[in-house]
Formats: sequence, C-alpha cells, structure tokens
Amino acid sequence: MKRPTLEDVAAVARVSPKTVSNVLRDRPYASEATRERVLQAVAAVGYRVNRAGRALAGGGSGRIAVVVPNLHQPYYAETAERLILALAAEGLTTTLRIASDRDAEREAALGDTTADADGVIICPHHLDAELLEGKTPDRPVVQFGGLPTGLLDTVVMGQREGFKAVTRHLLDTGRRRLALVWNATPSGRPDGDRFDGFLEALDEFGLEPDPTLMVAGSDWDRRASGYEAMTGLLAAGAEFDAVMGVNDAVAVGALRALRAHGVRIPEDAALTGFDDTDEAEFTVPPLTTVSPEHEAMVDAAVRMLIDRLGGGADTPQEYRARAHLIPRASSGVAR
Amino acid sequence: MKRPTLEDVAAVARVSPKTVSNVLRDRPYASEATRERVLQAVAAVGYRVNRAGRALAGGGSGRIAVVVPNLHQPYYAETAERLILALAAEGLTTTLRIASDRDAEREAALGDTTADADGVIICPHHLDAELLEGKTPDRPVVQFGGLPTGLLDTVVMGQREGFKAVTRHLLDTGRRRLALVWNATPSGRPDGDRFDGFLEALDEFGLEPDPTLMVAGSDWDRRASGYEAMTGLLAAGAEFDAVMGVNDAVAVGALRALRAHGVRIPEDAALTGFDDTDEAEFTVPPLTTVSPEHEAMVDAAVRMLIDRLGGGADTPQEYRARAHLIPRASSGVAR
DNA sequence: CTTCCTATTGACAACGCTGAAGTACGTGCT
DNA sequence: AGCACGTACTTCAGCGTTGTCAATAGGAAG
Repeated sequence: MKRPTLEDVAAVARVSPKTVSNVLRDRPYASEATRERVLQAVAAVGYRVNRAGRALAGGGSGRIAVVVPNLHQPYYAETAERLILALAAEGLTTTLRIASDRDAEREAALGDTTADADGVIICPHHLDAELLEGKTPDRPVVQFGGLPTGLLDTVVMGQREGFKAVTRHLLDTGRRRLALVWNATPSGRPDGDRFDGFLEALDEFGLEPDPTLMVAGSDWDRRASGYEAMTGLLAAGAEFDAVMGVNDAVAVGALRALRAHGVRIPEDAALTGFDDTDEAEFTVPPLTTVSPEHEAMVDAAVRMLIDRLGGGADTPQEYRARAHLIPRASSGVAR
Repeated sequence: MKRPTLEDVAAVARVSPKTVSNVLRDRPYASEATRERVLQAVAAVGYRVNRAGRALAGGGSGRIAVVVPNLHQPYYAETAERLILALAAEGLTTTLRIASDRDAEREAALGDTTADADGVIICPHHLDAELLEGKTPDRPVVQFGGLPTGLLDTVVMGQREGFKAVTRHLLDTGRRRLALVWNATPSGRPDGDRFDGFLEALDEFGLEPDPTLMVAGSDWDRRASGYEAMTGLLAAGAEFDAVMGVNDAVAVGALRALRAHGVRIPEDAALTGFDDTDEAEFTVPPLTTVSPEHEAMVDAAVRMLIDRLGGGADTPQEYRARAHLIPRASSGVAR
C-alpha cells in the first residue's frame, strides 16, 4: 500500500530506476521505445515523484515561495491567487508566506519558510528593498510590484501611466480640486511613480498640486487607513471636487467617510482608486479605478523566475507593465 | 558557503549528528549540558534543518496543505490568512492550493500538491464530501466549514445559531417580509443549518417562510451572484422589508442591485450578510453580519490537525463553533 | 571480421536526516 | 561482588532521487 517509487516503476518497465528518472525529466538519450515503456509503467503503478527525494538529490523541490504582506487586503489576495495558478500551470507548487511587519519575522522569511523553495516571488509592502540589504539571496527572487532596486528581477506596475490616466480623466471631466488620499512616505510627502504620473497630468492642464489636499493614512493600504485619512481631511474643511485613493482599499475607506459626511459621489466629488480589485465593481457607486494588467504582470513574474531557475540571465531584469483606466460611476460627470 | 548540516553542528558540539537531531526535536535522554552545547553550536554555525532530508527520513515535512476554492472571495482569503498564521505559530509551513472546480484538478489536489504535506486543511466550496468518496486519505485531513460528513475531523461553523440570531434581530426590529438571497442546492430549495436557523427564528414569531422571497444565485458565494439573484427578485416585483444574504459576498452584490433600483438601505429594506469579512464594515451603509468566531475555528482546526499528526484520536472529531450578531447600520430601524 | 564510435542504459555514491538497535556508564539492589 | 536497569549517547542503514561515470550494444568504418 506504500507509494510506488522509481524502483517499482523500473521493475515493471524492466529498466533501471535511473532510466525512469531520465525519462521523467525529459533527458536526452532515451530511445522512443524505452520512453514509452516507462511512461506506461508509470501510469500502471500510479507513480508520482517524491519531491523530498528529488529535492535532496539536488533536482529542485518544485516549490516556489510567494511572499505577501497579508491576504485580507483584496489586492494581495487576488495577486496571490493569480500567482499560485500561474505557477501551478508550470507544475510548480506554492508555499505562501505572510510577511507580517516585524523585522524579525522578515529575517525568518527568506530563511525558514523559504528555505526549501527553489525560488521566491515577493510582493513588497513598504519599500522593503533594505530587506535584502547585505543578504544576497541564495536562490532566484522576483520582486512583484514596488519600487525597482536594480538588485532583483522586478515586475514594475504601470503606476505612472495609470495615475496619469486617472488624473487626466478627472481633469477632462471638469474636476479641478483633486484631493489625494495617499500613503505616508519617509519624506512626508507623496513620491514615486504614482505621484509623478499625477504631476504630469496636472502639468498638461497647467495646474499645480495643492499640498493642503494631500493626506496620508497611517498604514498605506487598508480601508481603515483611507477612512481615517479622509475623515481628517473632511474635518479640516478642505474643499475638493475629486478624491483620488492611492489604491482601491484606501478609496473604499474614503468612500465610507465621504458618505458619512453627506458628500455625494459623484455629484459632489468624484472618487477613484487603483488596482482594479473585484471589490471596486461592487461599491455604491461602482468605483472608477485603474487596471494594472494583472495577467501580464503575473506572466512576466513567472517567466522571469523560470528563466532564472534555468540559470538564465545574470543581470537583474525588469518588466514594466502598462495600466489602463476603468471608468465607472464614481467619477461620473458632476452636476 | 554551503548550508550547514547536522554533521557540521555535531562537529562543533563534539557529539554525534544523531544527538543534535534528538536535541532539536526535543527528544528525551539528553543531558542539560549536552543540550546547551548543541544549541550553542546550532546558533554558532547558523544551522537550519533541511526539510527535504527530514521528510525523506520519515520525520515529516512540517508542511500543511491548505485547500481553498479561491482567494478572491474575501472570506476564503481571510480564512487562509488566519490558518497560515496559526500554522506558522506552530512551526508549520503552508502550501496553499486553489481547488478550482474541475474534478480532474481535484483529483490532482489531494495527490500532487498535497503529496508532500504532512496534513491537509480543506475549506469545501460545494458540499464536496464526495471528493473523498472512496479515497481514504493517507494523511490527516481536517475539514474547515461546510457540512460535516462524519468521515473527517470537522470544524463546523455556527450557522444555525448565527442565522437564527440575524433572523431574530430583523424580526425584533419590526421586519416581517424577509427575502433570502441564498445558494442553489441540489433540492432546489434552501437547506442546511443556515436555513434551519432561519426557520427556527421565524417559528418563534409564529411566522412561515415565503417561498416567493427566496432566490438563489448561480454560484453560491460571489458578489456577482448576489447581484444577479437580487436583480431577478426586484424584477419580479417582490415585496420585502429585509434581505438576508447567505454570506457577505452575496449581500454586497445584493446591495448594489438594491441601490441601483433605488431601494434605500435600511429605510426601505434592511440588509444582512454572514461571515464578518473586513469588507462588511466598509460598505455604505455598513453591513450587519454574523461573526463566526474565526479565531476559535482556526484554533480548533489546527489543534485537531496536530492531534492527528501526533497519532491522536481515531474517530473523527467535530468542533462546533458559535457565532454572534454584529449589528450595523444596514439593518437600522425602518422609518 | 575486427575496431571504434555513439547512442543508450546501468551501477554507485551521495543528498541530510531519522528510526532502530546498539554501547557505555553509573545506580541501586541482593 | 554481581546483576538488572535507566540514562546518555553512538552507530548504522536506509528514505527516494539524481549526477557521475562506467558499461553495453549496435552499427559504421576499415
């Protein structure tokens, strides 16, 4: 009743275990006849490789660690799902690691959980490039989203392009006083690709950003954070005709704060998010957002990882995804 | 620069590799002095166990497969997160498997991905007890939620109690015509613990359920499904003063449909969900829901699994969780 | 018919760890 | 003094797979 091993298959196919192994791993030098006989034997005894054995012998574990900050934020959950499915399509199993914010745990992250994985795909929360500072990873690592550091293969989200598109969309529809519910940054002011995109669009209209309309939540992408920040802005009596959330989660939080204050969306103010999470389609009103080409990003990440596993390129690669506007009712035309 | 092995540690501690192994696994028969010496050596060389080696030798892989239908549904994502963290606290790594609906993939599920896991925690989507039909799992499996089959260790959600509580809550606040946005069942009519709880509460008020107020979505727990079902009910011109979603996702979908039809929540109709997902707190208005005691459920599941891994009980165990109402604005008092 | 080459397959030794089965050294008892 | 026993370790043999390298067979070349 024991699980069949290579030896069992070999006995049936009347070859050596090693030959079975070779056939299974698509090695050259195996006659068509042998190959077929082996494959039949495999099916006959219901053989499935023992990953532990393979990993020990140096054949790789077939396991990839996907590291996300959490799963309760829809963006990460949806991203993790896409990655897991894409990896599964390549025959790779996923170990999911939740990298909570503690540094100690971080340390363990790349060490322990990740230890038996052939490679890692990491979705950074903060700009945790320093995470890798000093420690050269001993296996392929792909960074998914976040700011590229030039140290790792990175899939870059089309944030600049995307934010430029939403900003332009708001300006096109007559909005002029754009509030930003943003993430806190070391500098205390918005920065990064996102902000650049915003500035570029403003510039096209000959406008300047208004610092009094920018707020940052305590944590950069939770609904509660958006709620909190928006409440603060409203309490300050700010005047605006549009609110841009740094992402959907923050926008959803802001939405609740806005409604609690009697601000009508989109009549009194337009509202936009970023990420195109499932949730955005079902808010009331449905949320205008930006879709970051999830599929392309995931494909690129998996491809980069597999290249690297195969001993590919030695300089860090970068894939820049595009992004496009998904206009919905929350940014409908003002009265 | 190779990763240190037991032997390296042993050399430093001046004991045999096996003793190091014993100390690390908290085996009896190791003097305090030796234990300490080994631990220091472990720290000194930065040893971390090689899971593959341990798994091969029969010590278990320290890996648990968590199987969920998907991650884009907040309930599953949040549940997966809780499970992963709880397992990590026990030193167990999680392999996350997305069991999409195909039967073929299911087959592979318990075979492949799961193959190198010491145990499995499965969150059933449909009542997939038949999933296990015939195939006796060769490793501990805990069923998380869903209908208990008596075949597996099961954590049962407090659905009956929970639905009884919401129903009573609605009746208490004067609602009488309760619409049900439910899941499709083989019988074509609502069933299970949830429905029983609903009936019990109605009964307490001397009321009968109204079949014309029950609709089922195409898929049992997606927002789109709730939207679709609710739209149908509205189109049919049904009259109701409350809508109960079978879970939060469905309720969120129904909410959008209701608002699109100009139904005011809670003035014209109350709305309730089930699961207490993060999302429910941020809908407009915030959604009344039922909290299934997530922590207790997760703890029970992990405990059951670990008991079983330790060769515990041989008859399937069952843990029935409780649930309590989380009243919010969506079921505020009608005008 | 012999020799050499190549395609194909096999034998063997790891990989890092653990269970089983020792060995060695007290201790307490008769 | 002799014996049984418990503690504290060690030795040994794999677990299932793969890389290395040797071995074999079958054919082409001489």
